[in-house]
Amino acid sequence: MVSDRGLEVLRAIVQDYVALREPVGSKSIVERHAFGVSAATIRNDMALLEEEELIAAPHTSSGRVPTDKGYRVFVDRLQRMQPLTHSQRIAITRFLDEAVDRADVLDRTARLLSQLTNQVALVQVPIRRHALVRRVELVAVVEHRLLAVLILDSGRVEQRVIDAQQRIEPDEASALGRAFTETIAELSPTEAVQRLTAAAASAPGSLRAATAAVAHALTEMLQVGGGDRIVMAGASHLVREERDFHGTITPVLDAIEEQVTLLRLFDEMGVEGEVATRIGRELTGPLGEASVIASTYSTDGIEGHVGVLGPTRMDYAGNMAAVRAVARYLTRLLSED
Amino acid sequence: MVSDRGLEVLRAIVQDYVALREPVGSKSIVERHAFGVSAATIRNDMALLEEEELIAAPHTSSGRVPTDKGYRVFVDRLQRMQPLTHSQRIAITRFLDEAVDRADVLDRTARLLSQLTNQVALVQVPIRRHALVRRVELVAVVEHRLLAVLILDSGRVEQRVIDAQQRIEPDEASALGRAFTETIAELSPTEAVQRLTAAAASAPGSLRAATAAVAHALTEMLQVGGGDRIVMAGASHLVREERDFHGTITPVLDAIEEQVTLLRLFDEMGVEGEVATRIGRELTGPLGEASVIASTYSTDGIEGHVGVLGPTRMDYAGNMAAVRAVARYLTRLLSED
DNA sequence: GATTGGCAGTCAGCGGCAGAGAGTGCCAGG
DNA sequence: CCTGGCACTCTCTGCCGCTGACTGCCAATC
Repeated sequence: MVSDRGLEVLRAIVQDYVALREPVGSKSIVERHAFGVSAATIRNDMALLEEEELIAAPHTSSGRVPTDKGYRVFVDRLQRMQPLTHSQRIAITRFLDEAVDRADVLDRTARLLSQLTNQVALVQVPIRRHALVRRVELVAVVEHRLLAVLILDSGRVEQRVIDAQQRIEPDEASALGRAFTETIAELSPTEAVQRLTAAAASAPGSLRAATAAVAHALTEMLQVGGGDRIVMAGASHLVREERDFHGTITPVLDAIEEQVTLLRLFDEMGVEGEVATRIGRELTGPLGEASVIASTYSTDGIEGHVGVLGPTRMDYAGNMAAVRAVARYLTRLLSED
Repeated sequence: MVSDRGLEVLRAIVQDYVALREPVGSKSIVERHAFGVSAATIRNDMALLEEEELIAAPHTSSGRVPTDKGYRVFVDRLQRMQPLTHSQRIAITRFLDEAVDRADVLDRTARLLSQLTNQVALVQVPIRRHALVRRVELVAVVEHRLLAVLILDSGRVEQRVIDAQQRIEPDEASALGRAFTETIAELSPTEAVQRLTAAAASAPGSLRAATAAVAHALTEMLQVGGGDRIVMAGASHLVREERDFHGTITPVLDAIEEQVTLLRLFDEMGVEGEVATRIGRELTGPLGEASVIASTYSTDGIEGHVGVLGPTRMDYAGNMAAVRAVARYLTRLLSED
């Protein structure tokens, strides 16, 4: 069984390895930490830690490195999440308060978080799933073209230019828009789609083609539009830490370019407390050599994720604090705005 | 003066160096290309090429590598732009035809181009500069909140949630929207901004606060919204070719994360013919070790750029053809759609 | 005059080797 | 339970010399 001091040794190993990126040996531990025992004693503790698979030796005879399991114990039981420094807090408020709209806020959040942690930052741009239709606007653009704008009561706005198949006057366009609004306002997307198919069939003669085209477009906008996006920043940090990955980092880079992968990742993490971590192999697939720290923020009752991704060898205490602080501030900013 | 054969030697050096990523020597040239002369002759030609600074030797005695200037001569005078293969053309149409809307088209374009060229692909999402205001819509969301939607006749739609400072009924909101529409419809952004400041001052008593808030928001939306975006794909290719960069690629990665940098880059390139190239030091700043190939596409009279970025050691013939083909197809797709 | 073969010189890359340094495991004694 | 000591292992570094791949130059040749 691993003793209390054994755990302290584990903490020392994690801290030193993260700081120095070199396997850490018993001698360097007694030098850098005040354990009050000799190197030989530390060695015994390390032997136990190795038995428990909390640390491992890259080569038969060199210092030890934390395993994924070791990091996990460190995160769960050994670290104190360090509050941010004053200047960091100021940086957060300064930087985010300058944003002009919601998209800009999330963009800035990503860049800020990546600067704060020196990792890749990920911010999910969420969309309320079950919003109701509020209004449809149709604007004649040129000739046969209509701009359709679909406004949901969540504040989400979908827009698309569609081919009306026939010439349409500006007045006709807005009238048609009002008609559609009456048909599907206050309905859920699913209900709205049903009404639309009916409406398309029973359209008045003169605008029959245009009505059908609009109904078709609105149907698509209601169905497709559900996709969340991910804003990313600081990919270069990953390259800077390339050495921390066993082979190449290209699979990791490929993975984080696929928005779907990241959305699934956030989804599966299921943040329970304030921050959640996934370390190394706890993540299946190409991210098996990486770690992710995530938290949630909310805006108008919609939840979104925010987090960072980096090598398993990262400053968990600092990064978790940064992610938590940013998520908190983001929630506050978005709800007061 | 460099002879005709000398230029052929340069072509051989560029081709072999791009293919094999190793400095190429006189002997390997006579082996891989049918010059019908001996290695010594090639050496003489190479000495001349070196005098002209078209090639250089990394070490006193190893093969030669093209300089930026050498690549430039190759691109301008020695290469035949290879038409794409049949399967590549099919890939383009297949992949782009599946897109559902304009944003999706540009997203897919980036990914496609990056696959086709094995480089980082960049697609500019352009915005018509001098569009006229078409309409303002205001929707009451909750309590004091208004959703403002600004529609321009270019089809561009800006949206923002604003704090109206006072309670507003749905009917009041749409009436206010109509009022604003009447005030600034058919105006250019600059004119509209002027009217807005006037309107805010002379607002009717009961909705004074809300009117001012909306005018303020609209002003910002008209002014700020002008920013184009860049869609990027395939950043991992850059890492894969890391060896081609002298030191680290992190400055390059940092640069391409800054949308502003890329927009300026596209701007300064001023594509005249169908495709433009900038090679190595022809690009100032952190991209001095990279090359960019760009072309333009157009949609509704607005021009946007599309291109790839990679190390100077790249397949110019193939990549230029790919960029050109994609730009052409994009123009066709966006104008018929 | 262009081309060629030959020859000497240069330099990167590689394998082998020895020594230094760091770290471990184990053991006997406090 | 802790400690100092010892033998052992393994990496890393620098060194050496060799090999191979070039170039540059020159005299001979077409």
